[in-house]
Amino acid sequence: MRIDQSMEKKLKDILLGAARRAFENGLLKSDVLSDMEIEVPRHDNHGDFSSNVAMVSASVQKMAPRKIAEALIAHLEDPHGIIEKCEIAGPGFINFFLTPASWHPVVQMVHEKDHGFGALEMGQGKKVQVEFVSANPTGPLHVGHGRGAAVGDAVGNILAFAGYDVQKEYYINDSGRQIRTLGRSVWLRLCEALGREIDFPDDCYQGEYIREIAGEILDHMGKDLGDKEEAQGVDICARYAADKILKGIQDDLADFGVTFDQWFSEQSLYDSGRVQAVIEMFREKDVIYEKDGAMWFKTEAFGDEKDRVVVRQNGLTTYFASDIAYHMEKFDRGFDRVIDVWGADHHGYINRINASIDASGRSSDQFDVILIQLVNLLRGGAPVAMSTRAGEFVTLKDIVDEVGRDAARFLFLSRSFDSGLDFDLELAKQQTSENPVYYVQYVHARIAGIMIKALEQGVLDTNDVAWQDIDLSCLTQVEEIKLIKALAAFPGAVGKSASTLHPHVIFTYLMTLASTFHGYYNRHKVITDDKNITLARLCLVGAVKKVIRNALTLLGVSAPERM
RNA sequence: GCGCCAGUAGCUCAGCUGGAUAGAGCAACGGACUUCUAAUCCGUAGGUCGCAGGUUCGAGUCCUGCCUGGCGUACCA
Repeated sequence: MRIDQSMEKKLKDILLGAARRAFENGLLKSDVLSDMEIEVPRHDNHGDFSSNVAMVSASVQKMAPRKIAEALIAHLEDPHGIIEKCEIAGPGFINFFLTPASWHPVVQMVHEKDHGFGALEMGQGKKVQVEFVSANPTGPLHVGHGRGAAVGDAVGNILAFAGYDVQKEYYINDSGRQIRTLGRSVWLRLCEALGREIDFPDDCYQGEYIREIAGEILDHMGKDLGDKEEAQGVDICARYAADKILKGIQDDLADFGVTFDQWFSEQSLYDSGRVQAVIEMFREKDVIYEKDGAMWFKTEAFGDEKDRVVVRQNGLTTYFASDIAYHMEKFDRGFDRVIDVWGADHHGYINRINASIDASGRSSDQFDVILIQLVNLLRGGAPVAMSTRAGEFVTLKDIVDEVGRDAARFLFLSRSFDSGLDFDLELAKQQTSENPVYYVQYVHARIAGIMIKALEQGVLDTNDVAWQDIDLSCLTQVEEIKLIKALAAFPGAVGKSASTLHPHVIFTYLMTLASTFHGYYNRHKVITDDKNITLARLCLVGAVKKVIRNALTLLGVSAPERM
C-alpha cells in the first residue's frame, strides 16, 4: 500500500475494481460508474468515508441505487484489510468503516514529510502573481489594508504550498493626481510652519502625519526651501513625502510579517513609455477611439456596462490607462494566472479590467479578483470612530503594536473575505479562550511541553527521534483515531483553500484540529508507565505539532514552543 | 434604476463544485485542576437556514422573483 496515497483514492480504486467484477459477473449492466465522490460524512455513525456512487450511477446502470450498492459490496476486494465493515444506508450511500490500523500510516507520513506535509502538486508549477495591499503612498496603512495584507499574503503562501510558483507584488501608485495632492498638502503645512497664512483645502490630506513630514523636510533642507517657487516646492515635497510614506508602509508590513517579491512602480510604466505604447496599440486595433475630446476604451463591447475614458480632455491619462498597461505587463512577464486583492469598494472596476484583458487577446479567465469586505473596528463591542477625511483613523501599526502580529493576522483570516469582519481590539488582546489564536497556538506549546517532559524523564533520548520506526498499533482509542483523521484532512483543506482562494478554510481547519487535540489531551495522558504506548502517543502528538505549525505558517502566524 | 457582497442559534460566523439527523465559538446554566500548561475539557439549552416559487432521487447550497443591510455605479484613485 502506498503510504502517500489518500484514503479517498484507495477507496475509489476498491470501488472501481468491484464495479468491474460485478459487471463481469453480470450483476451490473455496465462497468462504467459516473463521477463518484468519496467524502467524510458529517456523522460518525455514517462511517469514516461515504460514497454516493450508487446514486449517481443509477441512471447509467438503469438500476435502483441500493441494488447497485449491493452488487458493488458483494464484489469488494480489500487486499490491505483497511475496511472493517461496509454498509448501505439512506437512499443508497455506501458507508465505509475502516480499521484503526489503516489510519496509522498517516502519522508516519506526517513525520516523513514534515514541513512538506499537506503540500500539493495542484498548481503544477504554474506561475501565479498575487498583487495585494497596493495602497497609495499618501498615508499610513489602516485596518482595511491590514485585512488585505493578511489575506493576500496567506493566499500566496497557500498557492505556493499547493504547487504554484507564486510571486507576491505590491503596486505603488506613485504617479498622478494623488501624489501631487500629497505634495501640495505637505507644502502647505510647510508654509504654515514657517508662519504663513494658508488655506488648507478639504481635498488635501488632513492627517497629522502631513505636518510631521513637513517639519522633517524643513529640518533636513532648511527654511530656504520656503522661498522656492510653489511648483518646485510642491514637487520636492511630493517626492520626499511619497518616499517617506512608502518606507513607512514597508516597515509596517514587515512588522506585520508580510514581505513582497517585488514592489512595482506605476510611474515606471510611464517612464518606459509603456502606457503610451498600449494606448497606441489599442488605437490601431480600434479598441480605443476618440469622442468629445477624450479617448475611450471600448469596454462595453467586452462586457462592461459602458465605455471608459483612458485619456481625459485635458490630456491626462486616467488611472484605468496605467492599469491596462500594468495588467498587460503582468501577463507579458509570463504569469499563467494573475490575482488582484482589492477592497470591495472597487468592485465596479472588475468588469473594465476583464474587458481590457480580453481586448488584449488574453483571457480574463486567467485573472481573478479577491474582493475584501470592510473591517468594523470595535473596542469592547463599541465601534471605534474613524474618519479618513479628517485624517483620524487607526493604523495597521497601531493595531500590531496593541494586539500583536499573530492575533491580528489570525483574526483577519478568521472569516471569509466575502463577509464584513468585526475586529474587536479588546478581544484580540485577551489571552483567554475567547481569542482563537491562543486556542490554536496553545496546542503547539502544550505538545512542546510534553516533548520536554519526555526528554527529562528519559522516555526520549533526543529530540531527533526516528518517528517513522515507532510501532503505532496500540493507538486504538477513538480519540486517537479521530485525531489522526483530523491530520489526514489537512491536504484536503489546503486543496480547498487553494482552489477557492479562501484562506479562512485553513483557519477553520486549525480550529477543528485544535479542538480535537484538546479533547484528546484532557482524556488521555501521553506519557504513561507503558513505554510502547508512550512512544506511540508521542509520535502522534508530535505529528499534530507539525501539522499545526504547517497550517499556522500558511497564515503567517507563529507556532510558539512555550506560552 | 442597474451591479457586487451578505442575510443560518440571543451575538459573531462555518457549512467543500447539491447529499443522510444544519455545526463551532461567545453569551447562559451545571460539572472537571495531588496530573504532560485549566490560555483546556465534559455536559445542558438554543433553528421556519430572509420570503415565495422552480429544477430532482435529494436544496442552507443551483435557477427565477421579491424583502432587508453594506458597498459601488466619474473625463477620482
